[in-house]
Amino acid sequence: MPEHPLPYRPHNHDACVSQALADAQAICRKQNARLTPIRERVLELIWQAHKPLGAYELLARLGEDGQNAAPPTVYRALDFLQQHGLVHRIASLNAFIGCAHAGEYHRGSFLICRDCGTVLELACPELNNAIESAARHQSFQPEEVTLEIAGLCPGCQQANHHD
Amino acid sequence: MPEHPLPYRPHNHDACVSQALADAQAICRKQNARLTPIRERVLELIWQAHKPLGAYELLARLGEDGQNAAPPTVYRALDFLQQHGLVHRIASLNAFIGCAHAGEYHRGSFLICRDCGTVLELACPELNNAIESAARHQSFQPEEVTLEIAGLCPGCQQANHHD
DNA sequence: CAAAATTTGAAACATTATAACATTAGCAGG
DNA sequence: CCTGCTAATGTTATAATGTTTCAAATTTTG
Ligand SMILES: [Zn+2]
Ligand SMILES: [Zn+2]
Ligand SMILES: [Zn+2]
Ligand SMILES: [Zn+2]
Repeated sequence: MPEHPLPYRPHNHDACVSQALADAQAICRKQNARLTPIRERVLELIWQAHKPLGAYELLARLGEDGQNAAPPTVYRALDFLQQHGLVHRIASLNAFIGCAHAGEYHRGSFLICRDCGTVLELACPELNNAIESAARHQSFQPEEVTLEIAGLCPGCQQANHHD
Repeated sequence: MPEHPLPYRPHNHDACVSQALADAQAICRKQNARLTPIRERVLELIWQAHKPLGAYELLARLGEDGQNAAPPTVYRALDFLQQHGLVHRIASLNAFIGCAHAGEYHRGSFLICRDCGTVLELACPELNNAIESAARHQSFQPEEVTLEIAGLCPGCQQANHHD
């Protein structure tokens, strides 16, 4: 039986979220950044969803809190969280997801299941090196890498097996 | 003196565009697909720009033609062109660019200069293999890969040298 | 030619993101 | 405590990107 990475295994969401929030607080303290209630709440919502959330979905959930928030509120919080490496934007989905490697220097790559929507953040230095060296081989100086792989996660491969 | 790939070298745009259109016609004939005037014009506009164009930029240029086009016109043409491997959408830019390897089986990867906006489509099988194998190593079955590398092209590195 | 399928036109609408400016909260120095 | 400064949030409006829907025209097929 193969050992799947965390997002693909059943696990305690609440602990997962608490851990992410605790990490975020530590990181912000260290960086002298203010993890204000709104920012923290947005991060919490993102982690709770445990899959990419669009800005307007976030907005709606803030609304359920009683928060009377407008789009800029959410986008500003997301900017902050991205700036401090706490969330990533998935360009191919126009959505945001909690960073699984906050605090570490890394470039996020993502495995996105088209069926169940879960996303695994891949941290694969060899792959990043291969990408960078391919770029440099063209005399190109890479700065931002967007690598998003859509397909089927292990669970959904099995499920779709019986079609 | 390094030999740079075509998009980074001065070259004859018009020939470049004509060639792309001729190729497109051949490909569509072979696939029994109809490269209608609108579709061909959209492809031509994309190639003429020689950098990624947004859907609404295309719309505006069609307008200059006298075409009284609405958004669906452009999006439909773009869908067709993508379907037949004649253009790619760049997710990180919400823009479209002509495929430099039309007709060949390939997955596009892109080097996007943040300064001059030119895009080089990279066809690097080793890189694609590395990406796929990294995915499969997580038991993930990849289908669509979005790889977009933003940075500085050779020309703009030199230009920015003198800052 | 007539029926069927594909393509285009047109209007409305939906979603995602930003601009601009007013207001409030947190904080440092007097 | 008050003052003035900066960062953060509220508010309104608007821009940019993309889709749905249905009707009309065109092309293909029999
Ligand atoms: Zn990350
Ligand atoms: Zn899945
Ligand atoms: Zn291509
Ligand atoms: Zn450049």
